[in-house]
Amino acid sequence: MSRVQETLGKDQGRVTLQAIAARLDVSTATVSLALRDSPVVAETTRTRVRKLAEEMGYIYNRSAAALRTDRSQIVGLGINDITNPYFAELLNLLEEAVGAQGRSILLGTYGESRPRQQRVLRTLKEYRPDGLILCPAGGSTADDFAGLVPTRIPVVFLSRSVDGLPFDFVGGDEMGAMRTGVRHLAELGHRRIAMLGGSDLTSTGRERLRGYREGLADCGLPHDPDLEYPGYGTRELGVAGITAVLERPDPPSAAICFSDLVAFGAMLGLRHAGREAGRDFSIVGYDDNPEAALWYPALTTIRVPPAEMVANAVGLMHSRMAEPGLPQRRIILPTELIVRSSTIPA
Amino acid sequence: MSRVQETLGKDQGRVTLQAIAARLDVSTATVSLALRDSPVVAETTRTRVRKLAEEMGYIYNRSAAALRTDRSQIVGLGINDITNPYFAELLNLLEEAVGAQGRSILLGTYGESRPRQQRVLRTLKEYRPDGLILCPAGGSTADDFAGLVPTRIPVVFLSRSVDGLPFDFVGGDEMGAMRTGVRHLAELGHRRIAMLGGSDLTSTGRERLRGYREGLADCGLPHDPDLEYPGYGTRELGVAGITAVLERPDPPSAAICFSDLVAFGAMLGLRHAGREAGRDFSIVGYDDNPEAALWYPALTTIRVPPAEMVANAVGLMHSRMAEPGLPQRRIILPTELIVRSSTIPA
DNA sequence: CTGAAAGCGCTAACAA
DNA sequence: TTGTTAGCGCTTTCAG
Repeated sequence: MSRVQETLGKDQGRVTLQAIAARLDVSTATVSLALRDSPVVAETTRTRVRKLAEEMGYIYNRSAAALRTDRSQIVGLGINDITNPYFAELLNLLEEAVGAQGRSILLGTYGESRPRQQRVLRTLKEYRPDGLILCPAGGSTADDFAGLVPTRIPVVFLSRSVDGLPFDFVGGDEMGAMRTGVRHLAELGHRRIAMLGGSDLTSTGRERLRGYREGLADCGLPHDPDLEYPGYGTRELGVAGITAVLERPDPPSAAICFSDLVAFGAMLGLRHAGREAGRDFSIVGYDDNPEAALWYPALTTIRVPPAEMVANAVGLMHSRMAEPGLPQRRIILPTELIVRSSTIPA
Repeated sequence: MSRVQETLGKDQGRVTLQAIAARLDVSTATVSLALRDSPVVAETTRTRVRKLAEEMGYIYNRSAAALRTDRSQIVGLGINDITNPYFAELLNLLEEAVGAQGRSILLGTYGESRPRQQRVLRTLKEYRPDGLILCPAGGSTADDFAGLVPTRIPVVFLSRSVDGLPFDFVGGDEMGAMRTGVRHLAELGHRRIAMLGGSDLTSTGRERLRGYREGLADCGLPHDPDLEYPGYGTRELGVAGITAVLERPDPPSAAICFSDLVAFGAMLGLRHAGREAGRDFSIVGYDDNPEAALWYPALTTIRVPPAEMVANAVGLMHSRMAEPGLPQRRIILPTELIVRSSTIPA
């Protein structure tokens, strides 16, 4: 028998500021101020108000407040796939960071579908979010986001970006990362290094692919298009990709992957072919999934610190809320190669 | 140069129903009706309205609508940990299911912290969600959720539940699952079977633990508390748990785990001890993570179909929105043992 | 320190 | 088929 249930039992009219004000014989303004701890209201009334509000089971109505103040305390998050552990981790951190500001995350997902992304964006806008954090779907164009510009909602692209838009961005140093990944493999003596995954349709795909090629050039290794197996970063692509490149006339002895997911797929594909990463083949991943350290063999991979990604994204959003006129900012975080057991000398 | 930008360039007053109505010399009511495709408004005016709204870059204001209609089109989701791939998958499916109803997910996470859960619940309530889907934090009591009852918001517990509340529930047949898991192991000849994970603080933990014990009894196996290593279902617990039970005087030859995450940890711990699941030890997981099939050895596990979990949860919520007076419902979904390579004869 | 009153943008009667 | 009007619950001047 909860206290709340008793007091609200009769359901006699909802509990609003009005209701509290009436019972206390004060104005709604006073109640509003008191509940928000305004210093202008007397200590005694404040406590009286808070007490009665509690007793009556008052619940603040954010829709009403949002309508009045033009602040929804909502951060819209548009993301392609939270099923990917790396994005799940970002979402988790974002939820915490945003929660610490007293805001909540309104979520929209769309895979790599631009039409779905359009629908998500439209819906998110309708809630008048205080800010928007977006990881655009593959193939997105500036036009897809142009509608966001006049809304003056602070937008930050996270991880992936789209050119030609005035939004802030935080991501990793993709090219640098791939170059050090390739160098690591080259230093182990590998000359034929495949690249699995990396779609032309995302900024990360393009940059990692480019970093791969530059990495080869850095090390004086020739670029063989036959060793590239591009596409979105899924496990399935990893399996298909490793299978394909192993069938080339002059197969590789190592592969660098667009993501850990691809790498996991590749390691599985190797096994199907009677090979084993860390024994007779080398694999480098990207993201440093929680699973990466636990796989067998433990995956050598590239880490973009998720906590810093999120802290920066929220920081950019926050500062732009305060100062909309800020110039566009792009934060590129350094990455780190984590060498484990999936890479070995050629 | 987007069309939107031109029309809104001057930022001369926001685009509201009012603004559209004024320009068209009709009433706001007509515009509102037209935009919502009401059959009552003339075809011609409807198209005129829609066209102008589009041109002016009108964005529907859900806060205003919510205030007026008492429907927010928001589904609040309170979940402990989306970093767990199983919950990430649920969240992903939920987002889609809820999106198909024209609603959006407002997310709150709290780990296993009841205070954080309280804060999340309070915030979610303030947005006046049309429904709430909750996976309660460990150790939650009925009192923690009592405040939800008088709000009349349709609530459904997903996966985990808390006794003594009138909310709907959908989960898996935990006890049945564990019993068939234990039987599978027993049929392979295992007599000493450990149980790793399963906290007393969650309904799933209690039921899986109970299912484990009943499974032992089913097979005429003695119950040895020394072979239980309870706790929340993390990888770390898996490592610690397997290490602990292997040091028992009469160590087990198999373990059944609270979750795949625990199983992954256990398999890793085995390796540290110079053993290997699927070779000289047997491991059964729970959840059927995407990784489970890909691990080496592929993990024998118990699957609760996530798509059905979600479809049922959304269905329960939906029906209760339409008919609040419905009796409490509990849907228990059958589970499936998926035998792969981590379990072998004793 | 508190009250009165206006209004955020929308929808739902009801009237015309 | 369209317009008028009131009001959802809150915050914010401005007076007192």
